[in-house]
Amino acid sequence: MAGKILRTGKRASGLIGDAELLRLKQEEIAEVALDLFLKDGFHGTSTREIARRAGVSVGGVFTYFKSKEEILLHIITREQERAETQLVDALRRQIEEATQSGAEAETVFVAVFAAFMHAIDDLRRFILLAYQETKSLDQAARHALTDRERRLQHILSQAIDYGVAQRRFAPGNIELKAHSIVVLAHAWAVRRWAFVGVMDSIEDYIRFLEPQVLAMLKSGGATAAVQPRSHDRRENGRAVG
Amino acid sequence: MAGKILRTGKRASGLIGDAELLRLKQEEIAEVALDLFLKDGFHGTSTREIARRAGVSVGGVFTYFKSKEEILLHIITREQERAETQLVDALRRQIEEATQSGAEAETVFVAVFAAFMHAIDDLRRFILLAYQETKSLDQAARHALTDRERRLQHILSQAIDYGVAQRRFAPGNIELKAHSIVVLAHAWAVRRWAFVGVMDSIEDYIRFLEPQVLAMLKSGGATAAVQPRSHDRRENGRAVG
Amino acid sequence: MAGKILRTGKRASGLIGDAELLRLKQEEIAEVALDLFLKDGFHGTSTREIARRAGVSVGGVFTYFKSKEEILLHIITREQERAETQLVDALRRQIEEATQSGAEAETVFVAVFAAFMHAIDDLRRFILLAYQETKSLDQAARHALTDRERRLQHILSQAIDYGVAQRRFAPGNIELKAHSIVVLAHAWAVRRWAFVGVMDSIEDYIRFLEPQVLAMLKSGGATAAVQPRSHDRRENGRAVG
Amino acid sequence: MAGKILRTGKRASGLIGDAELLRLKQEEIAEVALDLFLKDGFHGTSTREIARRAGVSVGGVFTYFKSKEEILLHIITREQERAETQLVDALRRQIEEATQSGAEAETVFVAVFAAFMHAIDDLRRFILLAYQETKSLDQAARHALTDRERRLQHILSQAIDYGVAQRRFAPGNIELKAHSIVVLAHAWAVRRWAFVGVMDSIEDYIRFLEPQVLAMLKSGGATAAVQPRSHDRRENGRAVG
DNA sequence: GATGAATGAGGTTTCATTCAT
DNA sequence: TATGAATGAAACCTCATTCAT
Repeated sequence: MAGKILRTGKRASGLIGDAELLRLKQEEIAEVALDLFLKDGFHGTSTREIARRAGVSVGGVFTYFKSKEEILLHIITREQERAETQLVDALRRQIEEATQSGAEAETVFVAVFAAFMHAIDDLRRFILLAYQETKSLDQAARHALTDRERRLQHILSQAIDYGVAQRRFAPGNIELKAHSIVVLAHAWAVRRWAFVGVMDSIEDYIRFLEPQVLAMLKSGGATAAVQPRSHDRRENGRAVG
Repeated sequence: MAGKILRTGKRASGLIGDAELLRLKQEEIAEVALDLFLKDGFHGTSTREIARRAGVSVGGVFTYFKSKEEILLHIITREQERAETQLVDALRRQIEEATQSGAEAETVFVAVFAAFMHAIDDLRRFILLAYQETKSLDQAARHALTDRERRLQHILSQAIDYGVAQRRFAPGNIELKAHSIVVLAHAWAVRRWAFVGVMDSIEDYIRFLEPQVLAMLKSGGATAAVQPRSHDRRENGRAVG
Repeated sequence: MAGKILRTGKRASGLIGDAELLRLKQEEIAEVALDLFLKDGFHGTSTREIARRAGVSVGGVFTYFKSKEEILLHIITREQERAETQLVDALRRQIEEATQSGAEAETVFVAVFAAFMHAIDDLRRFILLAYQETKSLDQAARHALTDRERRLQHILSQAIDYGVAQRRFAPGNIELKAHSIVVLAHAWAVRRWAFVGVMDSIEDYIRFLEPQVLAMLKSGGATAAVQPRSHDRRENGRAVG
Repeated sequence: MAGKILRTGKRASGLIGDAELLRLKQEEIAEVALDLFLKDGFHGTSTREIARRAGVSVGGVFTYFKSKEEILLHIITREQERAETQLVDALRRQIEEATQSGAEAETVFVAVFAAFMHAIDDLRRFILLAYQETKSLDQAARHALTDRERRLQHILSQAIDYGVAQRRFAPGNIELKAHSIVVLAHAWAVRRWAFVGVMDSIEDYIRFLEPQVLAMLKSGGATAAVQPRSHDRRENGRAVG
């Protein structure tokens, strides 16, 4: 992991050591902070407690982070970054394969969707934290967060675009549809209590959601926002029935 | 004095005898507290600030609420209570009319769905607050909150049931489907930034969501969890295409 | 009780009523306040609680007492007043009877002592309160309290004086000896836990204390403070033996 | 650092590692707190005032004590502990010497008594505080306090026992007699005003009290509690006279 | 760099007292 | 006179952050 920033090759070993140490300690602190933030909330967690659990001194925490808020920011953004990277890679692979093999849109989307859902599952805790503690970030950080989310969502919409291009999905409102999918996926992280005893793993949830999401994408509702309402509804009714 | 006779049960504060006054002042204080909680977060809002904006003294806040947390609880629960009542009434009316007139399932559901969405729109701020400040409530309050949510969701699932009984909606996983609808609706409250410049009013969002939700409900995905996946998918594909 | 101040006979009934009411309400409030002060301490008792238990409004408490502290003052001084009156009367009777009948000093003292002890027993709660909450009174009130105590003590010393005059008690340090007796008596009120399971009633304690106090009074220790110590002691031994 | 190795058990504050520093600062703070508690009472003393006088910040007080109440507890218990240790040692020395030299009971008791009185004099302020602020402690602390007092008292009663064994003191009710002595000694701490201008030093008070206490111990009153009253009294009279 | 004692602003809450009704 | 809602000063305590060692 540390290797990624060292791509430029050789550096003074002193610096390398420092940078590595920095990253390492940051991760250690962020790790216990995440646990505590989720358990007790950002404001319910003291820096002393973080320091104690991370095995560093109180001062140590502030050696590696400028402030308590920065720990939160680090947790939320670093992980969204990771998610973004993962998904961008997965999508790129899917699209490339699909284009080369002329795969069906559904197949492509289903694969992207699954990748997305698994990413959500991996990042559950970070997503939950983001929902709960947005208010604890300053406005700049909040904006960075939504921008990032939009980019993530856009990746999904690219998969939908491919289906629309192949005329397998209804056109229109693609970003919004992607948004709906994001929202349904986030529910897995944010509303744990709703799944307890019903869906045991993300696989279950994927299996449940997949056909419904496909139905949504195929439905002509896409044009609803631009056509006259009354007409619209009837047409939709027919189209689906 | 009136309070002594009425004995409305749980009194938020032992200090106020006049039930009417209690309710009035509580609403006044809760109103400004809601604004502040949404703007700055529960922990970012001081009781002094609440008092100042509500035009009462610091002590005044604690005359009408036992603690700061109770203000939050009041805001979240009172409004969910209101929502529940509204929706239960709306649903009952819809179902009664439908049964008497033999209305189509879609028509019934669409009406219930619209009622639900409008309720969500009305309660936007409370829902957002509930998402953000759950951590600030104690466990008992948290449980009360999820129970209430489940009851709200169940109302939607009754409307779906009606459609299933009429063989217009796919059977199976009804509570989970209702949950999906709840989640999509909540997005309207929780993810405002995602709609800015795209959907101006709840009507727009309803128009966008309605056909998609109907498609979801009609899709055989219901049985996904128990039937072989591949078969499932194909059937959906045909039905829509 | 109220009758005592009305000895002068007829008054305007309006005034009588007011004065009576004042006294009555004051006693009611003071009564519950005493209980609460003893149970929870002066600072641990709120005026609201006093009002609630006394069955009056918060404002009512301040109609009958200028401040919370005045309630404490009232409790402590009124009852010391009562004690003083009782004892002065008892003592006067004893001394009068003794002088007339030429009664023995021991008999007189024993009677006065018993009267004193019973007064202490009656006023137990007030004495305990005085010990615990002296700090809650202002300096003027504190001085009034000690003055009063001194007068009470002086009553005892008069009984001792009688014995000294009859050459049955050792002379010297009479006020201090009276003080010792007061202190031993107060223990009955202040150190309840020391008597639990050992002395059930004030009678037991009187029976225990009486011979010891008599021994003290007869012992020549009185002159200890002014005469050489070693010599002193031996002489005392002889004097008593 | 030293703290980590020593692990002296109960630490008043989880915040300080250095046991030496902890003890030092605690004493500094407790010292000024004692003055203030005696002058203004526990409730009349603010933590800010304690901090100001101790030359630390408000937070500093709470770095070394968990709460204001803990300061009080520290003052009262630490000093009683010290008193207990002192007395136990003194008594042991007295008894040993006495046994070896076959000393007279009076000599032994007088020495123990003097040691006890001097201890009381040293601890004056703590004893006064204990009398006044018992109510400010929780029940557990209150119990610990009375237990400790009982142990202290028991030390006196051992000295009395020695005299009874030598048939120089009257048997019976020994704990109660010790209690009386404790009470008379406490008066020196608790009722300062009664001694002003009369007894200048504890020596004076000891000289005054000693012969009287000896008279008490020699008087047959010991059996008062179990023998018929009338008989009792006469016998006492004879025994002493 | 690491430590952890020190800081002090600021948080929530209480409560004796007042005063309009 | 009685009421009890309103007041606001002041209480205790926490905790992110700093900085001398």
